[in-house]
Order: sequence, then structure tokens, then C-alpha cells
Amino acid sequence: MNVNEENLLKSISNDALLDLTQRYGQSAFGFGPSHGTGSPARFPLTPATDFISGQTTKSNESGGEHTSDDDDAFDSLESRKRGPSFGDDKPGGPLAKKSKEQRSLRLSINARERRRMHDLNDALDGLRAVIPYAHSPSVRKLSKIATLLLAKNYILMQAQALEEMRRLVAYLNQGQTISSPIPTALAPFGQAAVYPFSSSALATCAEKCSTYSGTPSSLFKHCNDKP
DNA sequence: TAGGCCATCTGGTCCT
DNA sequence: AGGACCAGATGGCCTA
Repeated sequence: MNVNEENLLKSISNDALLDLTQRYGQSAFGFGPSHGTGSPARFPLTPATDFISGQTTKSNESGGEHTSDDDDAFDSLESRKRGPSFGDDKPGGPLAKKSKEQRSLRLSINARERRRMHDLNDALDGLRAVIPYAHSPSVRKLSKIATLLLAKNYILMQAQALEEMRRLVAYLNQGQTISSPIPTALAPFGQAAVYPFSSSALATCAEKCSTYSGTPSSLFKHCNDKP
């Protein structure tokens, strides 16, 4: 992990997300209509390096293009692709000095580790799939750290929205038992003077973000504001 | 060209 | 003993 990522982790709630949004587009956390078809990518990618080509050219991208059945073959293939310092199957390489059994064991361990990392990447892909950000061919795939940080914030945001809804339901129930039902025209969204929360507070972060058209930095400030 | 991100290898540690 | 997990090292690819 590099210094920037450490800083991101230390300041997840504000600066980190600011940074991530700036890097991954203002439609990060964009809901509804903007989801996938929203604002243009903040990463002006050339056609040759867009998301699609990135997937195809990056042979080791998560998702795994090989199964565990061909691990051994893949192992030596990857070793060849990686270059001289990974001489596990080359004369003079680390494994060359070891016995055949040790080498076999090492290759087996490597394959297992590779499989484990592929599983981890599959899980991260699954997480990316449910995180609301611009899933667009022209937008770079979220990095691992960005995926985790955005997922965390998304969960916090959903929890906040849920809490708002609970408070709203509690308020409505209270109003029905104590006084007459609230007329439709006086629905909470239009009754800041009566309803304990402001209309802006009623709109969940998700709703706010879905209609937001400002800069990413102010978007996340917006979402982090307490009602 | 530097920096970010990634996949892989590797050795160590812990757990079953 | 074998497998899972982890962190460090390394090199490749891509972008600004």
C-alpha cells in the first residue's frame, strides 16, 4: 500500500472520498438515471485504453481467465511473461536450486495463492457491481481501495437514509394517533414548519446525489452533512 | 518519465 | 502436514 492509499484510509469520511470522486468521476454515487449513463468520465481515456480494452489487454485482470485445472501450465506461462527476476522455472532461479519435490510444492502453493487472489478479485467485482458509480465503458474500473472506500461510505449512507425513514414513519404514526391524519397536501416533504426535519433533510443522500449536478467535492460534503 | 495500480511469487505465521 | 492468510518484493501496463 502506498502513501496515498494510507492517507485515504485514514480519512475515509471526507478527504478520501473527495479524492476518489475526483479521480473516478462525479457520477460516483450517482443513482438512478445517471447510473451507468451519467456524466462523462473524469478520466478522459483514449479509445485504446478505455475500460473494455483495459479488460482485454490486461491479461491478469480479476475474474480469472484460467481455471485451477491449468494452474501448472499457467504458472510457467506467467513466469515467462513476468521476466528474468521471476526465474522460478529458469536455470538459476529460486526454484531451480531446490529439489523437484520442493519445486512442485512451491508451484502448488503459488497456484493456490493465485486462485485465492482471483477469488478475492471476483468478490471485489461483485462489490463494484452493486456500488452506485458510473459503470460506463468510458470510465475506468474502480481500484480495489476505491471500491472498498466507496462501499463503506455507501453503507453508511444507506444506514443514514434508513434512519431518516424510521424517524419519518415514527412521526407519521405519532401524528395519526394524537391528532387527525396529515392531509396529503401537508405531506412532510412540503411541511418544514410542521415536520421536525427540514425538507432538505428528508431527502436522503441517495436522492440528493441522484439529482446532483455540482462538483464532486461539494457532492460529498453534501452527503456527509448531518441533517 | 514518474507514479498508480495490478498480478504474481515468496516466505512466514496461524489454524485445522 | 496441508491449507489459508498475510505482507514484502518485483516487474508490467497505463496515464498524466
